[in-house]
Amino acid sequence: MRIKNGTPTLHDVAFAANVSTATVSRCLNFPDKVSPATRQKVSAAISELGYLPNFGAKVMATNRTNTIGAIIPTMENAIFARGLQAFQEELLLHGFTLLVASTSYRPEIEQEQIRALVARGADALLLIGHERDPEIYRFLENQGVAALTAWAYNSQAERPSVGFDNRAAMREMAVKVIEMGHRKLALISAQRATNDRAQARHSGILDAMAENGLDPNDLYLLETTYGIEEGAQAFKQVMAANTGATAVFCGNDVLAVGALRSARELNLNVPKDVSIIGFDDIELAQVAYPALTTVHVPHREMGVFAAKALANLIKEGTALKSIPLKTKLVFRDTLAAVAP
Amino acid sequence: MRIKNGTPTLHDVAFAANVSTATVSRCLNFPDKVSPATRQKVSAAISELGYLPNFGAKVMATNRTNTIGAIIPTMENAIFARGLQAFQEELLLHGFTLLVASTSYRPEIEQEQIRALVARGADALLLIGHERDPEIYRFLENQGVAALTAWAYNSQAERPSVGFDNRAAMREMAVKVIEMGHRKLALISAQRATNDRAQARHSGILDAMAENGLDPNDLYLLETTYGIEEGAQAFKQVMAANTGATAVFCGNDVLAVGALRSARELNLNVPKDVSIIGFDDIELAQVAYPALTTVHVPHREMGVFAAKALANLIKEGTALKSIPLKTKLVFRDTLAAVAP
DNA sequence: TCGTACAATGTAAGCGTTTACATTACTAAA
DNA sequence: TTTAGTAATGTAAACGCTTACATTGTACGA
Repeated sequence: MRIKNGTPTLHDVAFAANVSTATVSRCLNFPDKVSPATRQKVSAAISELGYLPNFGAKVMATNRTNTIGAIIPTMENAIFARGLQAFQEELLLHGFTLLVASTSYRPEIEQEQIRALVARGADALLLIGHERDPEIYRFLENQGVAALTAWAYNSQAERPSVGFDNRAAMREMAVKVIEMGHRKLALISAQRATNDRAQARHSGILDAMAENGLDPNDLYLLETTYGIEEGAQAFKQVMAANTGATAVFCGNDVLAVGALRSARELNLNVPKDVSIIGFDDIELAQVAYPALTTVHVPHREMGVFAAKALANLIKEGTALKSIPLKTKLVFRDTLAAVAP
Repeated sequence: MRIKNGTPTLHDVAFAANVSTATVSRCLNFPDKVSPATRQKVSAAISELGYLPNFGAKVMATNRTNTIGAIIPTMENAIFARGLQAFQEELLLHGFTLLVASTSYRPEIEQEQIRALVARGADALLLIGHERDPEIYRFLENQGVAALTAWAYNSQAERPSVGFDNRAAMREMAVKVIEMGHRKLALISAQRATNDRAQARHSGILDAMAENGLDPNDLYLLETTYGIEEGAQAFKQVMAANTGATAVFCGNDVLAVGALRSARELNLNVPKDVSIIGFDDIELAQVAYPALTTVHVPHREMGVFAAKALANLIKEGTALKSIPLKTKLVFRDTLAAVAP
């Protein structure tokens, strides 16, 4: 058996080191199952030939790619970018590589992407939010691909997730706002139909109102899509509706920053004339002027925990379990007590 | 041959449809090489069994993963997140999946990651910036993995790239600034040693100064790492140095936003007392107050072009060629003519 | 000295596709 | 009717690894 032209294979290394392919394989995967002398010979042959294991063959033989897929709405949203970055870094520590797909917040696309990543051999998946067609969960189960949900935690959810309780977090903030004397509330929300986090945040405000003797029906609710511009438009609508709202909640910081801009354009003083509250605490929030009062979400932590859980699942078989993370209210300059 | 337990294989489908494995394979990959009747039988068998091609086997047989790797400093930086998002979307259109790795701006880690992604079967790679150990280029060549550079364009570079001329862009901005009467200039730069974009931007300012009768040695230069806080610190140092700088360039918007914050803390009026100029034009720039004057970089375009080029290379064998993209000066509120 | 246990290594059978080549079934021109 | 040409399908080798099992070598207690 001579070294053929083209990239060297395990056989070539074995031939060069004068051992069997099994030994070379063991050298690579279980170094201490091999005597130091052999190990040394094999290493020499490997670097001599510039051998690199063939990915496909390895996958075929082990039925594992050591690759984990993540499907997020979009990396352009800092909250996902940050979490994903942390996820990837932690994954790397465990020897896994990250496969990324995005959905632009469209559920049909998510389905497609889940199938695509499974077809691409993802050993496990990271998904955003709980809500999706049960069909797709069945598919994942059939394929033996585990999925972990992030950016949401729900004690009732039957699927494992790592995240925080959006509803409780928003409720906590709303309680504070109400305590500061605000009675007329508005919410600029993301699309609730396809986004269970948006739903939960909305419910959180409703909870706080009910608990504090306000009629939840009085919440002025406006739904819009993601973007600064969208937030700006929505804020103008809220003001035009003349509901007398003194505090405008926003489903996320991006919308809030847009709202802030509109307020400036309308010559409204924030927070004197109107308070604006964000959610997420991304960089934008501290850079905005006035700096945004918002709910801090542990995005990086979420990514790290998710990666750990998935890595342990695949390597040790440790079952996935839900991990609740804490949020924190961040009071900056866009929220004030309502004038007496 | 009976259907074994476990996930169905090509054989199982072939058996169920009463055709050969070759025909099933053709159905999947070259549908029009198969008669409609057979195609129909096979499709039925496939959905009946819930068959999904085995990724590893496919890779092994074709020696292609249809996966493209990208190695960026970090997704937390919006300029990369945005470009990567566009890259991924375009890749998807061409049937490729994205593998992501990050380096935290550390060259040693980049090397490691390049090897890791190649070992993970990436068909091609997207890299940031030109400068790296020639060794690694040799490695890529040996492995037959093409690499395209983005976020930088340099007509002299011998490697293909899609990006813009950092030097010319910064030069253009600096010329404007000088035309507005600024004579004392400062630059808060990213680390130039490991970042050829930072180097180029610095050179651009020097070019403009030389062309306009200013002594390039008079540029007050400060290097710092990436971050709002870092920019803020650096700005304070610049002011403390008492160089009389009336315009402070920043290597990127994030640093500029930090500088802006410091200016506010120092009770400096921007742009009356001092002008601040960013680079990149990320969301932060428009949200900052006052809104940041900066250089707009076509991040999304870059991602799209890069994906197209790589996809064409792999599918059609179209050679990679460099694509220069245009930047644009964006004048907002942090730059003003120097008071007479 | 023998036998046992264990460490080190080798042999070879998969893993599930793709695809070159072979075969068979048709079509249409002669 | 024959035949050449083409379309549809089948056969089986190859892809490069891992790993169960078999074999050989070595140390050590009896």
